[in-house]
Amino acid sequence: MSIKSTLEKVISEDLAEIWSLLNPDEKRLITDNFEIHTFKKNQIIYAEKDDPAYLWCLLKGKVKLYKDGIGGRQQILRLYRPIQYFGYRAYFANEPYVSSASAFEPSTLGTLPMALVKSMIDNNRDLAWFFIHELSKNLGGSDTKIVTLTQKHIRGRLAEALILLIDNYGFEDDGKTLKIYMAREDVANLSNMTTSNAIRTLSAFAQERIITVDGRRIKIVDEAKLRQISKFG
Amino acid sequence: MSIKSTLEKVISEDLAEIWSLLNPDEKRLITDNFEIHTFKKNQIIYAEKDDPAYLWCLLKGKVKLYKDGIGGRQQILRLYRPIQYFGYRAYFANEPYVSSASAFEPSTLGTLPMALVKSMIDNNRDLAWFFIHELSKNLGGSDTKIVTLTQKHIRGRLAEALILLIDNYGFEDDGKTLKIYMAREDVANLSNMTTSNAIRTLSAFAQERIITVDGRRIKIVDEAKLRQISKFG
DNA sequence: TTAAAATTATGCTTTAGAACATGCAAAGTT
DNA sequence: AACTTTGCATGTTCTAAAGCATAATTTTAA
Repeated sequence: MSIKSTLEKVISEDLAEIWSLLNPDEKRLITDNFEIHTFKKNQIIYAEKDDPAYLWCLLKGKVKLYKDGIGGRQQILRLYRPIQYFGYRAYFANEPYVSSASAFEPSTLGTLPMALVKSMIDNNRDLAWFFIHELSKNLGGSDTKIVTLTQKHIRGRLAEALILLIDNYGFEDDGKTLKIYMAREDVANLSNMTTSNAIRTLSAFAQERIITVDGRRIKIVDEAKLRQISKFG
Repeated sequence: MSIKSTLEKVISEDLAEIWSLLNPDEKRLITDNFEIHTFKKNQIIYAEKDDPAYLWCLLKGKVKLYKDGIGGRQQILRLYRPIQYFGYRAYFANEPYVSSASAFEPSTLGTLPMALVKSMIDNNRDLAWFFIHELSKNLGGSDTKIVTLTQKHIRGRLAEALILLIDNYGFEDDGKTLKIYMAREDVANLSNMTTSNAIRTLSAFAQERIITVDGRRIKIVDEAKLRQISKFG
C-alpha cells in the first residue's frame, strides 16, 4: 500500500472519534498536515521541559506518559492505547512539558501541529468540548491518584495498577492473560514502589492464587479479590 | 448597600477575568442567574460523590479542595483565593465530584448553574479557552504533585507546601508573615504527613532559622533556603 | 556458542516516618 | 474561678517498605 493511501486509511478509519466531529474543509486540513512517525521499543517521543508543538495520536502500539523523579525513580502517570491523543496539555497550559512520553513497544503515531489544532478548536465547538472533556477526566484521575499513591499500602497499590492494566489493555483471547507485557520495573513505576517490592508482591499475589505469573505474562485468576485488595487491603 | 447593587458590584468588579470575555447578552444572563452564598469557617461547600450543578466563584475568604482518604487522612489538593473558579471539572467530565470543598475561613461565594456555563461556552470561544487553559494548568500541577508527594522526603514536602502558601496567599504588610493561618493538621494534610510530623518539622525549620513560628503565624525568614530544601533535601 | 548484560527472585538489614502516649498551654464554657 | 476542650510540642516505640547483597534466570549481543 502506498504511503498516501495508508495515510488516508489511517486518518479516516482510525481517527474516528475526532474525525466525526469535522467538516470537509477541516478533514482536508488534517490530511494535509498529518504526519506518521514510528518509534522503537523504549524510544522517547518527547521529554520533560521540551516545548510542545504537536498533538500526538497513537495509532498502533503502547505508550507511557511518565515523570522522572528523585534518584532516577520514575512515576508512570498514564498509559495510552490506539486510538488516543496526548501531548496537548502543556501547549494549552502555555508551558513546557512536565512529563515525558515513550513507546512501550514498537509503535506508530501521527502528529498534527498544535497551532492547527488550536485554530480548529476556535471554529469547532465539538472539538473544544472533546478536549475539555478529556482534560476533565484526566484531572479527576490525577487527583484520585495523588491520594491512592500516597495513602494505600503496597498491596493495594499493586492491585490497583493491575486493574488499570486490565481496563487499559484488556485480556488476550483466553480472557485472563493481560494484553501487556511489562518489566517488573515498570510495574513498580506504575505503583510507586521499588522493583524489589513489585516482584515480592506479585509473588505474594501468585501464592494467594489471585494471579499467576510466567515471566512477563500475568494471568488474572481472581479479579474480584484484586478489586477488593485495591479498595481496602 | 442593597443586595442588588452589591451583586452588580461584585459581578462587574470581581469577575473581571471572565467578565471581559462576555458580550452584553451574556452579562445579562449572568447577573440574572448569579447567586451569592456565605460559608462559615470549616463549612463544607460540596462533598465527594455529590453531583456537580454549579460553577463556584470565590469572592472573599479562602477555600480548600481536598479528598478524604484512608483512616480519616485528608489530602488537600488545591487552595483557592478570590477571584477564582472551581467545581466545574466533575460536570465537564460528566461524573460526580471526586473531591470536596470547604471554607478555610468565613467566605463569600457566588454560583452560576453549570448548564448556563455550558451554553455560554458553546457560544463563546474565549470562555472555552479559559476553561481549557485552567484545566490544563491544573492537570500539570496534579501530575507534578503525584511525584513530589510520593518521592520527596518530609522536609522537602513541607518546604514545598510553605512555598505553595506563599505563592497562593502571599505575605502580610511586613513582607514576611504568611497571609494564611492554618492548623498544623491542615499543614500536614497539604504535605502528606501526620500532624505530629508537621509540628516536628516546622519546629526543626524554626530551629534552623528558616522560619519563625508563633502559634499559627508563620514568618518566612529564609525563602531561598526553603526553595533549596524543596528542590533537594 | 559463548560471553555479557539485563532482569527476576529472595533473604537480610536498615530506616523514615507512622502510631502512640503524655504533658502543657491557650481559649472557651459554665 | 473552675472546668472542659482543643491544639501544640516532644519523647518513645513500632513497622512498612526501602536498601543492599547475592544468586538464578532470561535476554541480548558478539
